[in-house]
Amino acid sequence: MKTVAPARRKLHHVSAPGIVRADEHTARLAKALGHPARVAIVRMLVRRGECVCGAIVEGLPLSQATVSQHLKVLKEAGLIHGEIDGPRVCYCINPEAVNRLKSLLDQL
Amino acid sequence: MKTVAPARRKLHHVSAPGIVRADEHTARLAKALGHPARVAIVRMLVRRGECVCGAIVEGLPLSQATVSQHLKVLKEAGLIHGEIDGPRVCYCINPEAVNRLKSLLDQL
DNA sequence: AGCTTTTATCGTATATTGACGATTAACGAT
DNA sequence: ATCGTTAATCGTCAATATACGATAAAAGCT
Repeated sequence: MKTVAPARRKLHHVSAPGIVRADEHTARLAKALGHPARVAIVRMLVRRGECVCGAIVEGLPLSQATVSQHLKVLKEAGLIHGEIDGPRVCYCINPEAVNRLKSLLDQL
Repeated sequence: MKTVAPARRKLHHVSAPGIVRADEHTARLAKALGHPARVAIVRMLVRRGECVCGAIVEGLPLSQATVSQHLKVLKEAGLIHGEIDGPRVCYCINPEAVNRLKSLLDQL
Protein backbone atom coordinates (compact mmCIF):
# COMPACT_ATOMS: atom_id res chain seq x y z
CA MET A 1 0.00 0.00 0.00
CA LYS A 2 1.48 3.24 -1.06
CA THR A 3 1.61 6.07 1.40
CA VAL A 4 -0.48 8.99 0.48
CA ALA A 5 1.71 11.77 -0.77
CA PRO A 6 1.02 15.00 1.05
CA ALA A 7 -0.47 17.73 -1.03
CA ARG A 8 2.29 19.59 -2.77
CA ARG A 9 2.94 22.79 -0.94
CA LYS A 10 5.59 25.42 -1.27
CA LEU A 11 8.78 23.37 -1.21
CA HIS A 12 10.52 25.76 1.10
CA HIS A 13 13.45 23.44 1.46
CA VAL A 14 14.61 23.19 -2.15
CA SER A 15 16.98 26.08 -1.65
CA ALA A 16 17.34 26.92 -5.35
CA PRO A 17 15.02 29.83 -5.97
CA GLY A 18 16.90 30.43 -9.17
CA ILE A 19 15.30 33.31 -11.00
CA VAL A 20 12.23 34.63 -9.24
CA ARG A 21 9.54 37.06 -10.24
CA ALA A 22 11.16 40.00 -8.50
CA ASP A 23 14.35 39.40 -10.47
CA GLU A 24 12.44 39.71 -13.69
CA HIS A 25 10.77 42.84 -12.47
CA THR A 26 14.06 44.39 -11.42
CA ALA A 27 15.64 43.42 -14.71
CA ARG A 28 12.83 44.94 -16.73
CA LEU A 29 13.20 48.28 -15.01
CA ALA A 30 17.00 48.21 -15.05
CA LYS A 31 17.04 47.27 -18.70
CA ALA A 32 14.89 50.26 -19.53
CA LEU A 33 17.54 52.44 -17.92
CA GLY A 34 20.28 50.53 -19.68
CA HIS A 35 20.86 53.16 -22.34
CA PRO A 36 22.42 56.60 -21.83
CA ALA A 37 19.76 58.35 -23.87
CA ARG A 38 17.02 56.90 -21.72
CA VAL A 39 18.78 57.89 -18.53
CA ALA A 40 19.11 61.40 -19.92
CA ILE A 41 15.41 61.47 -20.74
CA VAL A 42 14.46 60.35 -17.27
CA ARG A 43 16.80 62.90 -15.76
CA MET A 44 15.31 65.63 -17.90
CA LEU A 45 11.80 64.66 -16.82
CA VAL A 46 12.76 64.60 -13.18
CA ARG A 47 14.36 68.03 -13.44
CA ARG A 48 11.65 69.73 -15.46
CA GLY A 49 8.67 67.89 -14.05
CA GLU A 50 7.16 67.35 -17.44
CA CYS A 51 8.27 67.75 -20.97
CA VAL A 52 6.83 67.83 -24.44
CA CYS A 53 8.29 65.26 -26.78
CA GLY A 54 9.77 67.88 -29.06
CA ALA A 55 11.74 69.41 -26.22
CA ILE A 56 13.21 66.02 -25.43
CA VAL A 57 14.20 65.53 -29.05
CA GLU A 58 15.88 68.93 -29.06
CA GLY A 59 17.87 68.05 -25.98
CA LEU A 60 19.34 64.92 -27.48
CA PRO A 61 21.71 64.28 -30.38
CA LEU A 62 19.34 61.74 -31.88
CA SER A 63 16.68 61.74 -34.55
CA GLN A 64 13.04 62.19 -33.69
CA ALA A 65 12.33 58.58 -34.62
CA THR A 66 15.03 57.26 -32.34
CA VAL A 67 13.92 59.37 -29.41
CA SER A 68 10.37 58.20 -29.94
CA GLN A 69 11.56 54.63 -29.71
CA HIS A 70 13.38 55.32 -26.47
CA LEU A 71 10.27 56.96 -25.09
CA LYS A 72 8.33 53.86 -26.01
CA VAL A 73 10.76 51.65 -24.15
CA LEU A 74 10.51 53.80 -21.04
CA LYS A 75 6.74 53.87 -21.33
CA GLU A 76 6.47 50.10 -21.70
CA ALA A 77 8.60 49.65 -18.63
CA GLY A 78 6.22 51.93 -16.79
CA LEU A 79 8.89 54.45 -15.92
CA ILE A 80 7.17 57.31 -17.69
CA HIS A 81 3.84 58.06 -19.17
CA GLY A 82 2.76 60.56 -21.74
CA GLU A 83 -0.55 62.18 -22.33
CA ILE A 84 -1.75 63.75 -25.51
CA ASP A 85 -2.05 67.51 -25.32
CA GLY A 86 -3.36 68.92 -28.52
CA PRO A 87 -0.97 68.09 -31.33
CA ARG A 88 1.83 67.25 -28.95
CA VAL A 89 2.51 64.71 -26.24
CA CYS A 90 3.53 65.65 -22.74
CA TYR A 91 5.69 63.18 -20.91
CA CYS A 92 6.32 62.89 -17.21
CA ILE A 93 7.92 60.53 -14.75
CA ASN A 94 6.06 57.79 -12.99
CA PRO A 95 7.59 58.20 -9.56
CA GLU A 96 6.14 54.93 -8.31
CA ALA A 97 8.10 52.93 -10.86
CA VAL A 98 11.28 54.78 -10.06
CA ASN A 99 10.80 54.16 -6.38
CA ARG A 100 9.95 50.55 -7.03
CA LEU A 101 13.28 50.14 -8.79
CA LYS A 102 15.09 51.84 -5.93
CA SER A 103 13.50 49.60 -3.34
CA LEU A 104 14.12 46.52 -5.43
CA LEU A 105 17.76 47.49 -5.54
CA ASP A 106 17.76 48.07 -1.81
CA GLN A 107 16.44 44.58 -1.13
CA LEU A 108 18.46 43.32 -4.03
CA MET B 1 39.30 95.78 -36.60
CA LYS B 2 37.77 92.60 -35.41
CA THR B 3 37.11 92.18 -31.76
CA VAL B 4 39.13 89.49 -30.17
CA ALA B 5 36.99 86.48 -29.55
CA PRO B 6 37.18 85.38 -25.94
CA ALA B 7 38.85 82.08 -25.34
CA ARG B 8 36.33 79.34 -25.66
CA ARG B 9 35.25 78.30 -22.22
CA LYS B 10 32.59 75.99 -20.94
CA LEU B 11 29.52 77.24 -22.80
CA HIS B 12 27.38 77.14 -19.70
CA HIS B 13 24.54 78.79 -21.52
CA VAL B 14 23.85 76.24 -24.22
CA SER B 15 21.30 74.56 -22.00
CA ALA B 16 21.40 71.20 -23.76
CA PRO B 17 23.48 68.93 -21.62
CA GLY B 18 22.04 66.09 -23.63
CA ILE B 19 23.72 62.89 -22.59
CA VAL B 20 26.38 63.38 -19.98
CA ARG B 21 29.03 61.15 -18.54
CA ALA B 22 26.98 60.21 -15.51
CA ASP B 23 24.18 59.03 -17.76
CA GLU B 24 26.54 56.66 -19.47
CA HIS B 25 27.80 55.42 -16.16
CA THR B 26 24.29 54.87 -14.85
CA ALA B 27 23.31 53.13 -18.05
CA ARG B 28 26.30 50.80 -17.93
CA LEU B 29 25.44 49.64 -14.45
CA ALA B 30 21.72 49.42 -15.11
CA LYS B 31 22.29 47.50 -18.31
CA ALA B 32 24.35 44.94 -16.45
CA LEU B 33 21.35 44.37 -14.20
CA GLY B 34 19.05 44.28 -17.19
CA HIS B 35 18.73 40.53 -17.26
CA PRO B 36 16.87 38.36 -14.74
CA ALA B 37 19.69 35.85 -14.46
CA ARG B 38 22.16 38.57 -13.59
CA VAL B 39 19.86 40.02 -10.98
CA ALA B 40 19.51 36.55 -9.50
CA ILE B 41 23.28 36.16 -9.43
CA VAL B 42 23.74 39.47 -7.67
CA ARG B 43 21.03 38.58 -5.19
CA MET B 44 22.67 35.26 -4.51
CA LEU B 45 26.00 36.92 -3.89
CA VAL B 46 24.49 39.49 -1.57
CA ARG B 47 22.73 36.80 0.43
CA ARG B 48 25.61 34.36 0.67
CA GLY B 49 28.44 36.85 0.77
CA GLU B 50 30.50 34.92 -1.69
CA CYS B 51 29.93 32.07 -4.00
CA VAL B 52 31.88 29.64 -6.10
CA CYS B 53 31.00 29.69 -9.77
CA GLY B 54 29.73 26.12 -9.71
CA ALA B 55 27.23 26.94 -6.99
CA ILE B 56 25.88 29.78 -9.09
CA VAL B 57 25.51 27.48 -12.07
CA GLU B 58 23.62 24.98 -9.93
CA GLY B 59 21.24 27.65 -8.77
CA LEU B 60 20.23 28.70 -12.25
CA PRO B 61 18.40 26.96 -15.08
CA LEU B 62 21.13 27.82 -17.53
CA SER B 63 24.15 26.10 -18.95
CA GLN B 64 27.57 26.61 -17.46
CA ALA B 65 28.69 28.54 -20.52
CA THR B 66 25.78 30.93 -20.33
CA VAL B 67 26.27 31.58 -16.65
CA SER B 68 29.92 32.24 -17.25
CA GLN B 69 28.98 34.84 -19.82
CA HIS B 70 26.62 36.53 -17.41
CA LEU B 71 29.34 36.59 -14.79
CA LYS B 72 31.61 38.23 -17.31
CA VAL B 73 29.06 40.94 -17.99
CA LEU B 74 28.67 41.66 -14.30
CA LYS B 75 32.42 41.65 -13.85
CA GLU B 76 33.01 44.04 -16.73
CA ALA B 77 30.45 46.41 -15.28
CA GLY B 78 32.37 46.26 -12.01
CA LEU B 79 29.41 44.92 -10.06
CA ILE B 80 31.20 41.77 -8.97
CA HIS B 81 34.66 40.43 -8.92
CA GLY B 82 35.98 36.93 -8.76
CA GLU B 83 39.21 35.60 -7.48
CA ILE B 84 40.80 32.32 -8.34
CA ASP B 85 40.80 29.87 -5.46
CA GLY B 86 42.52 26.69 -6.41
CA PRO B 87 40.69 25.10 -9.30
CA ARG B 88 37.59 27.22 -8.79
CA VAL B 89 36.65 30.85 -8.86
CA CYS B 90 35.04 32.61 -5.95
CA TYR B 91 32.77 35.49 -6.81
CA CYS B 92 31.58 38.25 -4.58
CA ILE B 93 29.78 41.55 -4.79
CA ASN B 94 31.53 44.85 -5.24
CA PRO B 95 29.45 46.89 -2.80
CA GLU B 96 30.89 50.16 -4.04
CA ALA B 97 29.49 49.63 -7.51
CA VAL B 98 26.10 48.69 -6.15
CA ASN B 99 26.05 51.76 -3.97
CA ARG B 100 27.23 53.90 -6.84
CA LEU B 101 24.25 52.74 -8.85
CA LYS B 102 21.92 53.44 -5.96
CA SER B 103 23.23 56.94 -5.51
CA LEU B 104 23.15 57.61 -9.22
CA LEU B 105 19.51 56.62 -9.17
CA ASP B 106 18.89 58.84 -6.18
CA GLN B 107 20.29 61.85 -7.99
CA LEU B 108 18.83 60.54 -11.16
C1' DA C 1 52.91 12.33 -16.75
C1' DG C 2 48.08 11.40 -16.79
C1' DC C 3 43.42 12.18 -14.84
C1' DT C 4 39.60 14.87 -12.82
C1' DT C 5 37.40 18.92 -11.69
C1' DT C 6 36.32 23.53 -12.53
C1' DT C 7 35.75 27.54 -15.28
C1' DA C 8 36.63 30.37 -19.37
C1' DT C 9 36.48 30.81 -24.18
C1' DC C 10 35.29 29.59 -29.07
C1' DG C 11 32.13 29.01 -32.63
C1' DT C 12 27.66 29.54 -34.02
C1' DA C 13 22.74 30.37 -34.46
C1' DT C 14 18.86 33.18 -33.35
C1' DA C 15 16.78 37.21 -31.30
C1' DT C 16 16.81 41.77 -29.84
C1' DT C 17 18.44 46.52 -29.95
C1' DG C 18 19.63 50.93 -31.80
C1' DA C 19 19.70 54.04 -35.36
C1' DC C 20 17.77 56.45 -39.27
C1' DG C 21 14.82 58.21 -43.29
C1' DA C 22 10.30 57.95 -44.92
C1' DT C 23 5.65 57.63 -44.08
C1' DT C 24 1.44 57.92 -41.53
C1' DA C 25 -1.76 59.70 -38.05
C1' DA C 26 -3.70 63.27 -35.21
C1' DC C 27 -4.59 67.78 -34.34
C1' DG C 28 -5.02 73.11 -34.82
C1' DA C 29 -5.19 76.76 -37.63
C1' DT C 30 -6.30 79.14 -41.97
C1' DA D 1 -10.78 71.18 -47.12
C1' DT D 2 -5.96 71.96 -47.05
C1' DC D 3 -1.96 73.10 -44.78
C1' DG D 4 1.63 72.91 -41.17
C1' DT D 5 3.12 70.95 -36.97
C1' DT D 6 3.96 67.21 -33.93
C1' DA D 7 4.70 62.56 -32.76
C1' DA D 8 4.29 57.55 -33.70
C1' DT D 9 5.09 53.85 -36.71
C1' DC D 10 7.17 51.28 -40.74
C1' DG D 11 10.94 49.30 -43.09
C1' DT D 12 15.56 48.40 -42.99
C1' DC D 13 20.35 47.75 -41.70
C1' DA D 14 24.21 46.97 -38.66
C1' DA D 15 25.46 45.82 -34.19
C1' DT D 16 24.83 43.58 -29.87
C1' DA D 17 22.89 40.12 -26.78
C1' DT D 18 21.57 35.51 -25.49
C1' DA D 19 22.00 30.79 -25.45
C1' DC D 20 24.29 26.41 -26.12
C1' DG D 21 27.66 22.50 -27.13
C1' DA D 22 32.35 21.81 -27.75
C1' DT D 23 36.82 22.80 -26.63
C1' DA D 24 40.64 24.80 -24.10
C1' DA D 25 42.96 26.24 -19.88
C1' DA D 26 44.26 25.90 -15.05
C1' DA D 27 44.79 23.59 -10.90
C1' DG D 28 44.93 19.76 -7.73
C1' DC D 29 45.53 14.77 -7.14
C1' DT D 30 47.54 9.84 -7.93
